[in-house]
Amino acid sequence: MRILEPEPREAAAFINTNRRRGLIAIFCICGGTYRGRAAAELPVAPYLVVIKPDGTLLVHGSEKATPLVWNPPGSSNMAVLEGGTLLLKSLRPRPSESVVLKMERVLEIALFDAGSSSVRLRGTERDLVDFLVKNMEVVEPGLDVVGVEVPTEAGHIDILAVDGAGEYVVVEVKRDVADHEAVFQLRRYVEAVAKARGRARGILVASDITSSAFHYLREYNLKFVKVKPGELMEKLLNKSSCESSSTDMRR
Amino acid sequence: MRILEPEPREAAAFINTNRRRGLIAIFCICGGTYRGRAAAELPVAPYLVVIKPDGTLLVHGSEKATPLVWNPPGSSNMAVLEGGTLLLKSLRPRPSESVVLKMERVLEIALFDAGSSSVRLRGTERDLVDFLVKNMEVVEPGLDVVGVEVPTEAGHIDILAVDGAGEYVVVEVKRDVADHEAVFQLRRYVEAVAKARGRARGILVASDITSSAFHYLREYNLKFVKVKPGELMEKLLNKSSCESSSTDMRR
DNA sequence: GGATGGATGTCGAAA
DNA sequence: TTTCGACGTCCATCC
Repeated sequence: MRILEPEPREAAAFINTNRRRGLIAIFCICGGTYRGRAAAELPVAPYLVVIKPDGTLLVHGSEKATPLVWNPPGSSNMAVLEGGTLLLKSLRPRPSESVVLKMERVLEIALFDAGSSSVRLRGTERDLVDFLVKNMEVVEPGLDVVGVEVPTEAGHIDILAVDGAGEYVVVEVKRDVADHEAVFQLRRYVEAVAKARGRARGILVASDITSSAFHYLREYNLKFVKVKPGELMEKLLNKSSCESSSTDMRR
Repeated sequence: MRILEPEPREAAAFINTNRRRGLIAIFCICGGTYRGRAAAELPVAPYLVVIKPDGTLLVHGSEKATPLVWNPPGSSNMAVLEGGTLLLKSLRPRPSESVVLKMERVLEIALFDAGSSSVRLRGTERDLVDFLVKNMEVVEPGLDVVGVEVPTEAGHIDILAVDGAGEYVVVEVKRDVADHEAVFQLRRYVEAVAKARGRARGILVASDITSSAFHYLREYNLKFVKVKPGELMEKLLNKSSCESSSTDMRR
């Protein structure tokens, strides 16, 4: 369902009738403002405006993946006429933020009954953690897993293990290049475990590491283990929809 | 310029001809895959596909602000026919990632000559830092600014100052709620300054602070200063396009 | 191109 | 609701 070059009144009615029914795409020339935690002015130019039934508002220009201005799901979007011109007002309740678009010209409004669907992402950090828990020898031989996502006062530990000598081993996992933030994170966890449970050391597992991260790693006497995420991806894609076999290696 | 219910061949020609000329919006029913650092399958359903002249590819469903799958600016997007069906292939060079969409049905393809424009955002952390540098008494009376965005081995310090006693004061600024990461960040900076320059202390400036962040703040003997970002916003919006007056308070 | 940190980040999970 | 951390984060900036 679409209208080409609609009159303001017609466009307003269309938007208000259908804003909860499907995805509305508006090709238009408009200016606008964003007010909220920050503030921005949108110069008058051609944009693609998208209104989703969940309240999402997106205003896209011809560049970048990120919208120029937007409001997230849960916002209230409404078309109003003001002195014959069409205004599109979007209000996000908390934090209170508004996007107001003033339409100079509407080229097309289209309604599209997009079904809701989601994608399942594979190869995330969580997948990597799950793999490592089942293959701890990749991290270091002789480790026994104590827990995954173990809460401490400093945050959640990806993997907590114990080595043959009974010392705690904190494993922090990054799916791509680990920077110094990751090292500081690991250092905090090791400190927290040492304080709460006893002697502990740390291992950073990642596909790579920045030079400054490596510098700090040595300074704090932490260990780095390099993993190829590509190999994990292959394993994940091959096994596809096969549930976890419980008859599994436990060391 | 638009085509309704185009034939695959027609759609492919349209896309390949215009993909660098303007913003292309495709209303379609398609399935797809993403392969790269991670992997995902897009189930066959209605989507809004956007191709931007800078190479950006977005596939939006009816929910959420984030696209279901995408490729960022700099990607190469191409339409190909394979056995009579239309494939849209997007290749991001580095890291190597691909999105492939298989069109079951194309309802509409529209080309929109969106001019490139950007928005200037006000009320960012940088704005807050600039304000504080000119009004250091808000942070603490008697501070002299040494530098802004001062590089250390631990990262960039938002504001480095000296107090009346000659002690260095590291100021870390957050535009909204500061969490414990911000506290750890500040702690690192203070340590780095203490090591490189001499005795130092730290002040965290934010609109609010989480309870655990406050806990660590006290543990590390750091100070918290609360600022109302709303007041800054008003000042920023009022002065509008007024350049910085150099006749200014230096204490 | 790598490194670093902000963002109206967004999003999901857990407490 | 708040807090917390990942994200295919994206993005500008600086080196």
